[in-house]
Order: sequence, then C-alpha cells, then structure tokens
Amino acid sequence: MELDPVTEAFYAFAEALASTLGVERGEVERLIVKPPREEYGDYGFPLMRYARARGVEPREAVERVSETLRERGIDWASIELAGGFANLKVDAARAAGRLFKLLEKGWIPGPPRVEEPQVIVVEHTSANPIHPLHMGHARNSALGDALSRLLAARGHRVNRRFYINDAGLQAAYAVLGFKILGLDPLEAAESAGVKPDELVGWVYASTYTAVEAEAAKRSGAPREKLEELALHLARLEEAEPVTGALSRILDYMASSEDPEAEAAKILREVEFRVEPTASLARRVAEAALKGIRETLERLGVSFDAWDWETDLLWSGRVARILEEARRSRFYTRHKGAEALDIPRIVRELVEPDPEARASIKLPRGFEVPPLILTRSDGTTLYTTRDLAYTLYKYEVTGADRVINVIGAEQRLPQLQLRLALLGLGYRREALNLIHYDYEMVNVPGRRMSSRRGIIVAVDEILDEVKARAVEEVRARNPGAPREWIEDVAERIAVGALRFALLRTSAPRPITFDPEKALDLKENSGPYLQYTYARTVGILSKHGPIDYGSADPRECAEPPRRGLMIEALRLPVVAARAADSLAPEDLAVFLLGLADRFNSWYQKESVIHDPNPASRECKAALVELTKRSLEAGLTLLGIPLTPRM
RNA sequence: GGGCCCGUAGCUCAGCCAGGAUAGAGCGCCGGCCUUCGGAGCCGGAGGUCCCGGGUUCAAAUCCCGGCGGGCCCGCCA
Repeated sequence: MELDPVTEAFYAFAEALASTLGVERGEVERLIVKPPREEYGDYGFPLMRYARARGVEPREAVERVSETLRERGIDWASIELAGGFANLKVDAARAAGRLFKLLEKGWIPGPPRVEEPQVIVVEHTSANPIHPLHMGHARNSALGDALSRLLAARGHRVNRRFYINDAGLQAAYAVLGFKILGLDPLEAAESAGVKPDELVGWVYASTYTAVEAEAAKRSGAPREKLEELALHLARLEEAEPVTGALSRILDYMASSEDPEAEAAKILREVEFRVEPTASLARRVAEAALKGIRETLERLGVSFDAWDWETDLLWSGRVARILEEARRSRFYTRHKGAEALDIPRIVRELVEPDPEARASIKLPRGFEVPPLILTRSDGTTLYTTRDLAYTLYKYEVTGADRVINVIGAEQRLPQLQLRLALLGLGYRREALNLIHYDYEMVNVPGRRMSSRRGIIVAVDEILDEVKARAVEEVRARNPGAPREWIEDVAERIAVGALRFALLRTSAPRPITFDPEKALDLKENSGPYLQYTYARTVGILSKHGPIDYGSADPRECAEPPRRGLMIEALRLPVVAARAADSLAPEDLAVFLLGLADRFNSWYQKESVIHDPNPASRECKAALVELTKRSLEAGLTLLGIPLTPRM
C-alpha cells in the first residue's frame, strides 16, 4: 500500500531513531506522540529518556536521524530538538504536492500492512441461543467486529467465528420448555407473529422461573421469595406469546417428581445425542439463531463460521480432550469430581517459565482453583467443551492467535482455560489465546435478567433511536421518499449505537442512556456521519477537483496545514489501534478530525473562492477529509450516508 | 474474607501499560455567530484537591505501598 507523505515520514523517523539509538523499532513507534502544541512539530519522540542511557548526545542523535531521512529522499520533513524531544515537522507545501498526486490516483488512506501477517481468529458475540441479543452482546459485537476489521486492514488473515452454546444448562431449560409445550419453535414463532428469538427467550425464562418457583414452594422458601417469583410469573404470563403456555409449563412442574432434575435430564440427552431431544435442541437453537442473525445483519456484523457446541460433543472432540486430561499428570479429583490441578500447573509450568508468566497474568495472592471437567452424571462443563473448541479453532484455521471477545465476568474460567491448555501440553495455543474482556453495559433504570426474561434488547434500542432519527431526517429533507428516510435513519441508529459502544475503552463499564443516545449531538456517531455527509455535499457542489491548478503552497496556511496533517494521521492511528487492539483510539481520533474539519470549514469558503490555486487546494483538503472519515468509520463498522 | 477491573471538570470520556513539553475533548451552563459552500455547525467564557495518604524520581494523573468508593468474580452455571 502506498503511504502518504506524513505517514511515510513517520515511519522513516521511527526507523531512523531506532537505528540511531539502538532501540527496537516497535518500541520507538509506540513512544512517538503527537506534541501537545502544534508549533512543536507533528510527531515527537522523548529523546532524553534514551540519550542519557545510551550515551548518545541528543544533538548528535537528531543530526543522524535527519541525515537518514535525507538519504531516504524524504525532503519534506525535518527534525528539531526542543524540550528534550526530537520533533518531526512536515513541510506542508511539499507534502501537499505529493498528496495531490495520490488523491488524483484515487488513493485511500488506511493502516499500512504488517510485514508478517498472522492468521487471527476472532470469536465474538457467541450469545446463548436462548434469547434475543441484549446490550451487552451489542458491545461484544461492536468490539469483535471492529477488531476484525482493523486487523484485516492491517493485513492479517482474520477469521470471525460465532460459538453456539447449545449444550449448556441454559439451553436445556429452553428445550425443556418446548418439549412440555409440544411446539416446534420456528413454526410457533411464525404463527404467533413474534421474532423467533423472542419466543425462545420467553419459553426459556418461563421454564426457568417455573422450575424455581416450584422448587421454592416445595422447599418451603420464605414468603417474600415466593411472592417475588409469583410476580415474575405474572409478568411473563402477560407477555405470553402462545395462549395458555405458561399454565401448561406450571402444571407440568407441579406434577413433576423433581422439577430441578428435569433440565439436567435434557442436558444429558443433548450431550449424548438421545433422540428426539437432540433434534429438538437443534431446532430451538436454530430458531433463536434466526432472530439473532437478523439483529446482527442490522448491525452490519458478519461471521465466517458458526460453530455448534453440540458438534464438538457429537463428533467426539470433547471426549478426546477429556481422555487427554485423564492421562495427564495434572489430572486430579476435586471434591469427588474429575478435574485438572490448576494450582500445580501454575507451580510447575507457569512460575518457572518467564514467557508464560508474562503472557498469563496470574492474580497475586489468589490460588486459581482446579478446573472441574465433568459433572457427576458424566456430562461436561462449559470450560471443558471450550478446551476442545479452542483447539478446534486453531486446528481448522491454522491460527497464530485466537482472540475471544468475552465479558469480564468470565475472567476466571478464561484464565483456567489457558492454564488447562498449558497443562495439557498446548503451550503455543495457551500463550496466543487472548481473552479480550469488556465490562458491562448498564441501562439506567433497567435491571437485566435474562433468566426472568427481562432484557434490554438491541432491536428495541435500535428501533428507539431510529424512530427519533426518522423525525430528524424527515424534518431536514422535506418531501423525501419514505424508503430513503427509513434507510438513512437506520444507518444513523446503527452508527449511533456502534460508536457509543466503541468510544469507551473495553475495561470500563458503559452507562448507555437511550435518552442520550437519541441526542444526536456532537461526540457521537451521527456527528461523524454528518461531517462526512457535509464533505460529500460540498464536493458534489464543487464538481471534479482540478489538481493541476491547485497550488500546494496554499495548503501550508496554518488552518489548512493543521487539517491536512491531522487527516493524514489516520494510517498511523489505525495501525496502532489494530496492533494494540484498541478501536477506541480510532474512534476518539475521528471525533478530533471532524472537529478540526468543521472548525476550518466555518472560516474558509471553498467553492466560492475565485482563485483556482487556493480553491482547488481547499477542495483537495475536503476530499482528503472525506476519505479519511470514510476509511475510519468503515474500520469501526459505522455505516455512511452521502446525505442525511 | 480473597482476587480482578474502574475512580481525571456538574455529566460522558481521552491521557496511565512504555513517568517528562502549560492536564485535554464533548455534553450541560453563560455570552456571541443567525447573509447555511449542509447550523446535527462555529467562536468565546466559566468550570479540575487528576479518589485520599505515603514512597520512588531531577520530574508522578502516569510507577510502588497502604487506604476509600463502585462493579465483577471466587458454582458439578456460563
């Protein structure tokens, strides 16, 4: 990929510093910052930190770096020493000349490709196929998809996978419900006129709550507990998609010998593929998945593969890893159950291995508990199956790295998973497995509990934001066709949601206030979409840019220069966001770029400028901004619209 | 009880990992632009004990130790 002059200068600067100081290039690249004030330069490196330690005179280092740049033919950038920093300063006029040629050729900004591309699996979303996607999943999808896009743009071969957890206890409750009701999930959803994932979600919550209520009644639970459950059941009955469904489930539980054992029985039958339960389980998961896929499609999130947990069981892969575990020297019994001795793995394999210690962050003063492999009835646990799944992901893709986008609440099992892999001799797989964890999404005033059927659905939020966007778009485009308004409003809703979920770094919890998401103001996805639409509008009024008459020197004027340099930071920002798995860095950068463009545009007229030398130069800057925003937003999975 | 994560302006968040250049944005608030190359915009202003206390350092929002507050986890759930 061809580099713009600013990015080319950045990498040459980094390389020159690295060789001059004898520091690894990656380290230098990481430490280069945008100076706090524009006068200092366009990129700065804290030289004094190294100059002293390496015994290199700062002045001499700057001299050598400048020399290297000249040798490489980069005559549009210079280095200055100031405040202990080596600052790279781009000559805007010369850089603009080179930039115009690129723009004319149709060049699109983007992160430079890495020299050694990897095969990277990104497993994300992987929602239990028993209810619609909720806001937590939306964050997972937004992160997983943005990471995938960034890594792919960086030149890696990315494989996006959705893991269908259809063999767990939660899924068993949904299956149990459908078995009691004698309904085919998809047919029932269709005839009830509800989205299939909603129907499955209702059946799951009702069955789960009914079991709990019956068990509570029999065990003589306190009155408050019974009342609370009765309240939940009343609410579920009100939302009943199939008439009489709840009372049928309740009656069944009332006459069951042991309600709590019912789901366990289903679980067993699914795991060991006992018909007809196994087939019903598939149909339940497929129905839920149909709804989930629709939501994902709305969000613009796609996958390369959908992996069934039951396939891992039924193909014998889980049994195989279980056998390996049993033969392992770390095999043990924990409270009577089959387990892997994680504390011993830590002592024998992690502590003496510096690389493993660095890769696997162990909590201090806390012993990671043994990993239980099977229940006493012989069925496996989630992490046991995930062991098989992780190896499967490596095996079918030849992956160098596997990234699991999974909520922070699963840190402990994900840590156990990596340690277990290490114990079973899969060191490479363990050390290259990344748990990309993120905190929850809180919605004010709404407590979520999918077990009670109380969820804040992605569809619901999207519809809410879209309804508001429809009004806004209609008001601004009187007489526009209805379908066009709908389409634009949908893009705005998706953009608003995805941006809100990406701009905060993953380890911080998000409070998602639908009221504020509806407020399509600055610092939002729609603000970026609006700025993009603005560039498109200006350019279409201006017509084709005549690069021949544009004077590059006109781009050296302070406000124009700043905009140009800023827009040309995109490649480096995107590369860093990809390498450090931090899409929020790109999101924050795009806001700054939009601010800068809007601010500049307020001051200078583009199409009314009578002087072609400056007019075409300014039009080129609008074109550059448009392409940078387009590239950046696309990397984040935020849809664009030329008009809104 | 223990572990992990978070704590920066009234609110939402950058900066922290890899210590250094006057701590930054946006929202909200106050005052302007109101002759729209797209006002979902622009300009200006007020607003900060960087949770607290120690320590390391020439230099700490950033590193270390001890607290405080919030969230999550410590299940034969996931």
